[in-house]
Amino acid sequence: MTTVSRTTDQERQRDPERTREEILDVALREFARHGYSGARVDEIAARTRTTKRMIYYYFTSKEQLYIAVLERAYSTARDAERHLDVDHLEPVAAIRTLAGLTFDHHESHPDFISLVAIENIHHGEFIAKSAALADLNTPAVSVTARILERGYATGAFRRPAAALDVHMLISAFCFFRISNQYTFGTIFGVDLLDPDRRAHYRKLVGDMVVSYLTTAD
Amino acid sequence: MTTVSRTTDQERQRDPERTREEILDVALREFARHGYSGARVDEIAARTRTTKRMIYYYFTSKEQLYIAVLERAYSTARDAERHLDVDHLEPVAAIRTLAGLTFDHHESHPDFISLVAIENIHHGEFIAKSAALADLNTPAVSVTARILERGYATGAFRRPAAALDVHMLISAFCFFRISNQYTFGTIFGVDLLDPDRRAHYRKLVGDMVVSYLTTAD
Amino acid sequence: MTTVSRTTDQERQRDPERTREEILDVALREFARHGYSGARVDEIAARTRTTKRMIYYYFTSKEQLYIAVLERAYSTARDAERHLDVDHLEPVAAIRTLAGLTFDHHESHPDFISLVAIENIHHGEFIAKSAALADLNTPAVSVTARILERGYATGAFRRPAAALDVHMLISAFCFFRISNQYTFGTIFGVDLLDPDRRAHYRKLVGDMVVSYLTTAD
Amino acid sequence: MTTVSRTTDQERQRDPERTREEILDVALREFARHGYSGARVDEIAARTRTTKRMIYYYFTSKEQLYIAVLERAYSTARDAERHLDVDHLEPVAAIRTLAGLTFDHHESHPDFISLVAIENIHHGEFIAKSAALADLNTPAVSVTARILERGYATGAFRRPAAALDVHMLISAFCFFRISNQYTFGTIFGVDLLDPDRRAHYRKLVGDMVVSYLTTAD
DNA sequence: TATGAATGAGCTTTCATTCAT
DNA sequence: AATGAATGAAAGCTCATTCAT
Repeated sequence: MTTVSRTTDQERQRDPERTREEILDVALREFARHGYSGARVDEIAARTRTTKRMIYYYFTSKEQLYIAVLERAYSTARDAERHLDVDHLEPVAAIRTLAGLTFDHHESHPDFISLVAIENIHHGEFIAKSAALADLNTPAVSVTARILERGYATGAFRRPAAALDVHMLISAFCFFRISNQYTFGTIFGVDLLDPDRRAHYRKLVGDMVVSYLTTAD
Repeated sequence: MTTVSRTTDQERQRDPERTREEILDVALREFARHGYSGARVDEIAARTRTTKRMIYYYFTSKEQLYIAVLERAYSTARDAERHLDVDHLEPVAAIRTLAGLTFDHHESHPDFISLVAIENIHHGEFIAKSAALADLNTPAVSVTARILERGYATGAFRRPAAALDVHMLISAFCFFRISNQYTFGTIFGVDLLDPDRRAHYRKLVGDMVVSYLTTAD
Repeated sequence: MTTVSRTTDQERQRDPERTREEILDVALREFARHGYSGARVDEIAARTRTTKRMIYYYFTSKEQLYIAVLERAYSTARDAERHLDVDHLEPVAAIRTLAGLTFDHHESHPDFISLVAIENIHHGEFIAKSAALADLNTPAVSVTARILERGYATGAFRRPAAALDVHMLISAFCFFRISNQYTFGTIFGVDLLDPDRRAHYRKLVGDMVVSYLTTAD
Repeated sequence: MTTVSRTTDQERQRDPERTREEILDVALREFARHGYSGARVDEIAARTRTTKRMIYYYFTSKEQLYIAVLERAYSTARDAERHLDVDHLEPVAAIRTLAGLTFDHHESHPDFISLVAIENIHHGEFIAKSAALADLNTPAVSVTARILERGYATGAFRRPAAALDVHMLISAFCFFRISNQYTFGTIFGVDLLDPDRRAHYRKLVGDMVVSYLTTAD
């Protein structure tokens, strides 16, 4: 992928961890693009410097590979959320910032969005099989909870709300903008990913959550 | 098979329209459950009173069948929106009612939601191939536009907003609640479809859009 | 196989029953020669005028094919036993004739012998899965029973014996001569199938069972 | 693994002979249970304290391993026969005792029986490749020969018979009872290994051979 | 309009074996 | 003497599709 890579095939072949990662990268792409059934192990192998046989050597089956992809994707997302730091901002700015960062994160990870959509098509059967993903939770909800607490204390927020609901309000919008961009674009003739309107949508989600919280019930 | 059926196999066989519909019903279910690639023509046939050969006879290919399913699903959704009538309500009540009806519609059509998610995973390539679905638009947006107009006129709404953005705000939440119920449920241990919390979420989407529109920028 | 076959490929292709039979013939050969795991579906297909795909079309899986082979082989054996007619012979001649015919039948069906051996290696797991083969029994035992009855009545037989034990005595020898011919031949340097010694072994099994029955306990 | 084991893994690793034996033990089991092709090198390795790589290190290939298993099994059987001592018994008792011991030996070594059956399915191709197994003969035949000699001398036996034929008569029955227990059990609904009928079958083979030899031709 | 039989192409997975130290 | 990592070749099986009437 990168032309500056200084790793030869020989070296990489002896670096299992690197090989695993490469396979996961490519597999994420494939699953995201074609769905679970539509993804081809052959195709994943072809886009890797390894062989199909190696994929089975490392991951045992297509299903296990998919689960590994899912686990890593969720783990990456959670890691990103761990670095959220909005405690120094006043509540309204904090929640707006959180919404903005969530917005950014979704835009930067369209394959993850697809993967989550795929997993839901399959009624979450694979996520349920993964011990690593059981009740994973998400730092973002705690961050939200802390912001809410401060907001109610200062009187900045007037509508009582559960952190998970606020999280959902933000996520739904950010997720939908990416996940449904193609049908929405075709039906309404609008490009939700248009860079020129990016700021507009980013502001929209912030306005939405702020107005929701600041309005009395 | 059932003796109470008023339509015998013989009769149905001579009713092409009915056969088509039956195939589409089953196909919708199958595509929604397993994705485009995951759906099996054999399985669809097995769940129908017709044969696999008939599916090809009527729809030519799996892809055409999928597109037909998509077209009918969107067409059904649009028909439902045509019956929206909130012009007699004052703006705030109208937009809240619209949000509520949208909420209801999504809950009643989970297979349609899945289908849309699937179509997006495939980057809308099939919807793009369908003449019938090009720039289909949707009555709901016009309804929204009329509500907004009235709201700004009466001063009920203070935040200037595009009808399509408001539509998106509502849709994103309603869609997400259904589409992401499995992953959200697993990750956060919450059942978004819990009947006991249905009213809560229905109110949430109404509050959200109302507070957004009634708050000044 | 036969050069006199007047059936063209075209005709046979439209004769499912014939195709099934041809597959079963070849499959019997393959399983008998290589064992269950060693048999190759590809190889069976290659020796047939059909394709591998057709084998799966007719038999669903390698296991089902194997079971079908097993069922037909046992069914054939049972049919042969149905034609046993020794009721007109006096008991001693009758039991000797039965032994001789059993001897002949084993010699004529070495693939069936192998198949039974294979099935036992697998602890009879496939025969157990076949409804058609459950408690199949075998006409030969009834024939034996009738001979014994007459023999005790006339006083020709003096040793009380169960028909199934006598059947086993005969079968064991006839089966072993075929099933163990290779190891026996290698270890003892003797060819159990040598045509020149055929009569000797045929007499041996008759003498064995007659002397057993005519000797008092 | 077990602390009570007097041989630690370390020690065993330095005891090549012991490792070889362990592999052979497990391999015998696996080949006997699944046939030559059905046995898995991976599975054999897994049931051993060594690795798959070691199996290849010691035995070069699956085929060589199988042959080694075969050689050891035959060698063990021959050793057992070497301890047969019936010279002190009068001929009739001696042959009956020999039949009984043969019966016991077969019952105690079902895996060996399976192995021989497997080898015959493969037309003895592996036994033929083994120098160690060429014309191995078997002490049991010499023992039989000596008994027969004494029997004819004393007049106890009246039917002239070759020692190898008598050996075959005994072996066939004892072998069949073990080798065909599953199919025989399923077809006739009888358990040939039922402990309650063990004495019955043990007597049967003795009666059979004694009556055969004591009856005049 | 309707259909039972057939199938090419390609899918996931397995297995004995070897590489490289 | 010993070994963890890797793998080519092929196996069993599936799937959308078409043949032939």
